Amino acid sequence: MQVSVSQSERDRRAAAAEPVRRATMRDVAALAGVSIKTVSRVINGVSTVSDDLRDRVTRAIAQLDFQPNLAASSLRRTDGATRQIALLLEDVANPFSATLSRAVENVAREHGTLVFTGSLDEEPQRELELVRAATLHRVDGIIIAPAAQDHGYLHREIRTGTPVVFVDRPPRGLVADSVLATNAEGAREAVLHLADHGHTEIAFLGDETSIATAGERLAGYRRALAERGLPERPGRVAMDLPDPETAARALAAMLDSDHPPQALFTAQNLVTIGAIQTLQERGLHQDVAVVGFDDFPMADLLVPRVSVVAQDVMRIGTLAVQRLFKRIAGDDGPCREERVPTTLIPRGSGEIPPPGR
Amino acid sequence: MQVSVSQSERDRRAAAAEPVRRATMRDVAALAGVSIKTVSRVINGVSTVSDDLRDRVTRAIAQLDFQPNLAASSLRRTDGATRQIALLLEDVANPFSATLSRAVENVAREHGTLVFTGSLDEEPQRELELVRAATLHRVDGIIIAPAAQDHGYLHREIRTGTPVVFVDRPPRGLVADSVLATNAEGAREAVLHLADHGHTEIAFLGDETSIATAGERLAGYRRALAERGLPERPGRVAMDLPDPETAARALAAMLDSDHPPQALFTAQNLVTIGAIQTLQERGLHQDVAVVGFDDFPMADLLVPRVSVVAQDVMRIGTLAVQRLFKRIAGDDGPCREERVPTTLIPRGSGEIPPPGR
DNA sequence: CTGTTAGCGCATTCAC
DNA sequence: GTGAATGCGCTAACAG
Repeated sequence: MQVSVSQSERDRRAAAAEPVRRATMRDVAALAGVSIKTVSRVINGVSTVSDDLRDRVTRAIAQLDFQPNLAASSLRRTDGATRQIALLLEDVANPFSATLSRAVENVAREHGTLVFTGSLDEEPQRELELVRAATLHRVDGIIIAPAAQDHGYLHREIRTGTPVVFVDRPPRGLVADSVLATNAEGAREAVLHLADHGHTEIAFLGDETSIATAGERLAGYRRALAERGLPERPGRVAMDLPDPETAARALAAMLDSDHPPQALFTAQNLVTIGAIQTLQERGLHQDVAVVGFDDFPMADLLVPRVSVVAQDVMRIGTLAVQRLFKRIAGDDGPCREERVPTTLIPRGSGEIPPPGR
Repeated sequence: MQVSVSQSERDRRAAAAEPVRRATMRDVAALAGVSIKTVSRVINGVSTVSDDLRDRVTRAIAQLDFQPNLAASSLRRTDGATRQIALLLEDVANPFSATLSRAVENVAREHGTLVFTGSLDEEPQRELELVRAATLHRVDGIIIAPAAQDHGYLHREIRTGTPVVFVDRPPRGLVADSVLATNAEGAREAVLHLADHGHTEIAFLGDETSIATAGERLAGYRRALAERGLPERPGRVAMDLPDPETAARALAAMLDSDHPPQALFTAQNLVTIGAIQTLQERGLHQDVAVVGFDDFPMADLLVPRVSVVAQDVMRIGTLAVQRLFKRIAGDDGPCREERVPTTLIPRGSGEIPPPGR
């Protein structure tokens, strides 16, 4: 008790004490008895400094605990690099975004660069705000999984020297680098997989129509049906399911219809989860086949284990940052769209046969 | 094809074009025919500007698409605020960290502040590097879920005006604000819950001993055993399980021992998952009771549904940022440790009775 | 090899 | 109300 109080008291005083002024290059120069420019040389690792001076400067830096002000440095520097990039995602809390974030951080770290992350929540307005905030901070580049429908406004940022790379979703109204999953191919593979297990009544459950990836996955679904000569029945496609609850209800409605599906392709993570909820509630989880797009933790602990078309999220993120850093380094080659292939992972739910087989 | 090529070509030229110089206040002042200071006043919303001049400046800003350089601004500004904070977490890709990140972002947004995120991976060295990077960028404050054992080195940062708030784990060798879960109480409640369902053979599976939260949870486990007059049998406590695989193996070893446990308290997310894997593999998931610390997505889709002691992660994050912004605003009151209560969520796995009841 | 001068983009005195 | 001069912390271009 005594100890605790005294610690608090000590701390209060420490906090109350006027913040100690940070040492500047001038302070270091004065202490080392050299010019400020020599300090700058030592810090930036310029070799043309005598061992003696370098030594004095190094000691002064240590003694004053001098930490160069990066913002001031980049203000003066010719390239103007701030060593910070922005990463704008759907929602940093969802696993897909969080994994992308980690991939970007890993590469940024090698470049001595910090990463700003921000969530767009599918709100175009939020995208504009965050891009603006990023440019006010003069980030060296932006990676974005966009929410907006038109990205023409980014042309200006790119022209003023802030490269932009798109992840997960392609740019619209703008030519820019992008790294995307093979959405149509992955969806096609999933649906063919279900068809090859004998299913003819395969439903599609997907998220917001406005999202480009959702459209690509729907196209893949349709192509697979066509390839197998299966008709697309009315009411078999449910779109605009933003969360598990909506998805669960949409599936419930389908199951209550005259021709309930025997198999599901769920085109997005949360949709998959919602669908599984409904199947479990109705005791149908061993009867209705499911393949989901995008893997998720726990998928192989559920009963049945959930078959998915997995995206290589780390690879998508890594390719995107690498591309961004190439642009930052001055690469002005033509813009590229890179596609990262998906992988079908059969675990059980996708291999459930149709009734009567 | 033709179109695609021509688009690429157009873009290549756009990118190759020398980056357009960004407009500065001087440009705006010249175009508006006022002094640079008047522009500054308009931008900072100082009221003592005539309507006429304000109008001319506003138009010039729009015409030139002027975006003030925040870094330059904060360099000169008295308070030196950069409107960026750092958030250092265990791993931005794990759900706990990702949720914290989102909570911090939400509040930071209200303060017009951007958030740097970084992953420490339980490496003290990485913590030092990231804190240093943050101070080089002169962030306004730091929120940290620390990996290091001693945080005395942060005293210097705090004294030079960079407030630090700890989340999830308390500071050591330093007095600082912190926001933590009620780890011991939560663990105690979980173990009492198992005991009250008739269990006497309750095992503890936890992560790295070096992590303070792990110790608190172990203490809660022991207190609960003591309260119910249950002995702590040797071999019933497994610590230092950093990932699901290690946890799975540790549980397997316990189950193979002479006196296998009837119930498990798994003190961390990944440990819970590993334990469930082993139980499923052995077909024991309906026989061995499990309560996990920290909720996870899918917990209520597993069979049996997983009972947990849930942390209010959003609340922990929100309290931490709010505290940080108070410090940034100049609050120099004594440091506080806030504890956020946990909630026991019975879902099934924790209510499995012991054999023979 | 080293130091001096200038100025990045902006906010702060303090005049007018 | 408005503007001129000064400098935040640092690097660039020169000179020596």
